[in-house]
Amino acid sequence: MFVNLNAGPSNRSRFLGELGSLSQTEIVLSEFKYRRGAEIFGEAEPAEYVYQVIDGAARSYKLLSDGRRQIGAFHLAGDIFGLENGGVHRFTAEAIVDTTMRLVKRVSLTHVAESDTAVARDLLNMTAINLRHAEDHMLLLGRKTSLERVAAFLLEMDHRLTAAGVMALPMCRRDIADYLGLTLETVSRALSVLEDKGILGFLGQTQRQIVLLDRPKLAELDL
Amino acid sequence: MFVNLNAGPSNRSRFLGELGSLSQTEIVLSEFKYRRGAEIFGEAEPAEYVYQVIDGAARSYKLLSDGRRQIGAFHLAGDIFGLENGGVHRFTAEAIVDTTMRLVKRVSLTHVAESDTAVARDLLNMTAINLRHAEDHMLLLGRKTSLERVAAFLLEMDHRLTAAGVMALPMCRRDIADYLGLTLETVSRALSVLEDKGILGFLGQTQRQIVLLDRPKLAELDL
DNA sequence: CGGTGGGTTGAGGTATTTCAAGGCTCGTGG
DNA sequence: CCACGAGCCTTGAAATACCTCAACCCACCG
Repeated sequence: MFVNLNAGPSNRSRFLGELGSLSQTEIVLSEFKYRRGAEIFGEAEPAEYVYQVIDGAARSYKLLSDGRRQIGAFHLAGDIFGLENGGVHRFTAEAIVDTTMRLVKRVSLTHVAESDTAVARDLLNMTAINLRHAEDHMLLLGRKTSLERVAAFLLEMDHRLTAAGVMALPMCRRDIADYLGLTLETVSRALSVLEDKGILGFLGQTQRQIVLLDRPKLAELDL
Repeated sequence: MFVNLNAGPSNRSRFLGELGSLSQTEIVLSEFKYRRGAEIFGEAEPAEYVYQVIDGAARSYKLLSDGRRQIGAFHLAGDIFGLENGGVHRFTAEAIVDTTMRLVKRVSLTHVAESDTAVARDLLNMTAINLRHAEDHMLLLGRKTSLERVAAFLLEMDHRLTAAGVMALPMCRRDIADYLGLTLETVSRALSVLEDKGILGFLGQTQRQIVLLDRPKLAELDL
C-alpha cells in the first residue's frame, strides 16, 4: 500500500510535465495509493505534501456546518493539487476511485523556490491556473442555468479525459451536483434532456460512459 | 485628470504595504483618476498595468453573452488588482465611484521577480490571496441561501471598510446582487429582514450607510 | 420642477429542490 | 447459483426559494 520509492527520471518526466522545471531538480518523491472514498487531507490541516494524480481521480471540497458541500475541483490523471501558499489546506480532498498519487514534500518545494526562480515561476503558474479555474467557476455558480452548468461540465471533462471518443466519468451524480451547485436530480434531468436532444449518448448501463454526439450544440449551451 | 507623477518613497510605503518588498525596489508608478462608471480595463485585453486603489472603489466582473454579470471582487482603498500571470485580463474592471489609482507596469513587476525572490514571493502571495477569496466565494455561490450570502457580504465589507462603526458602501444593490449571484430585489429583501431582526440599521436616507448592531447574530447566519 | 437613478415592497411565476418511488448492477453470503 | 441489500440513477409530483414584473417612494440635479 505504501510504496516509498524514489522515482527514476523517466517516471518523473512522464508525470511531472506540468511542473516544468521541477523535473530537473532533486525533489523527494514517493508514491501512495488511496482507496475509493479515502481522505487524502482535511480542510484546515497543515499542508505537508503536494499531490499529483498518477492514476484515478480525486475531489476537493468545502463543507458547511449542516453538511452542504461545494466541490471546488476534480483532480484527474496528471493533475497536481494540494499546493498551498500558506501552510494550511483550504479544502478536504478524497479519492473518488482507487487512486495512485505521487507525493512531494511541500516545504522542499517552497525551499527550492527560494533560490531557483524557475521553480518559483512554476509555483506561481500553478496557483494562477487554479485561480483562473475558480474565477470561471464563480461565473458558472453565480449566473448559469442548470443546463448551462451541466453543458460546461461535460465540455470540461471532455477536454480533460476523453479517450477514443468516450468520456468515462469517475464521479457519481452527487459529486457532479456538488461541483455545479445543483442537486443530483437536477443533474440527472439535465443529462436526460441532452440525451433527448441527441447531443450525447450513454454507453453500457453504467451511465458513466458518455459519448458526445454534437459538441457544437453543447458549446452553444455553454455561452 | 491624468496626473503622471513619479510618487515619492513616502507615498509608496504608505500605499504599497501589501506588496511588501516592492516598496523597496525601483518601480515606475503613476497615478490616474477614473470617473464613476469608467472602464479601467476590459476582459481579454492585454494586461499592461497592475492597479492599486488609493481612494474610491472598483468592481471586477465577467459577462455572459446575454448580459448576465458576475462580479468576482470589489476593490477598496489599498487593494491591488489586475495582476495577471498570463498577459491577459480575465475580468472587466470599472470604477464604482470616482476613484484614484496607482498604476504599475506589469512587465516591470514580472521582470524584477526574475531576479528578486522577495518580489517573486509577493506575486505568489497576492495570487494566493485572490485564489483563497475565489475559493470561499465558490462555496457562497454554490451552496448558501440568499440570507447567508448577504450576511457574508456584510461581514466581509465590515471587515474591510468599517470606520467609526459605520460601513459606507460604495456599491449599489445591483452590484451587490451580481457579486452574490442574486437579484437586487432579493438583496434588498434580505437587508430588510436583517433590519427587522435588529441586526443592522441604516443611517440617513441613502441606504448605503449601514451600522451593524449585532455582529454575533450576523456571524451565526454565515456559518 | 420634471426626470433620472437608486431603493423598497408586493404579487405572481418559475427553475430548482425536495420528497418519493422504482429500476438496474454488483458484490456477498446463504 | 440465486437471493438480497446497498449504491447509484432516473423519473414524477409537490413544495419553495428566488426571480420577474410592476408600482411606488425618495433624493438629487440640471
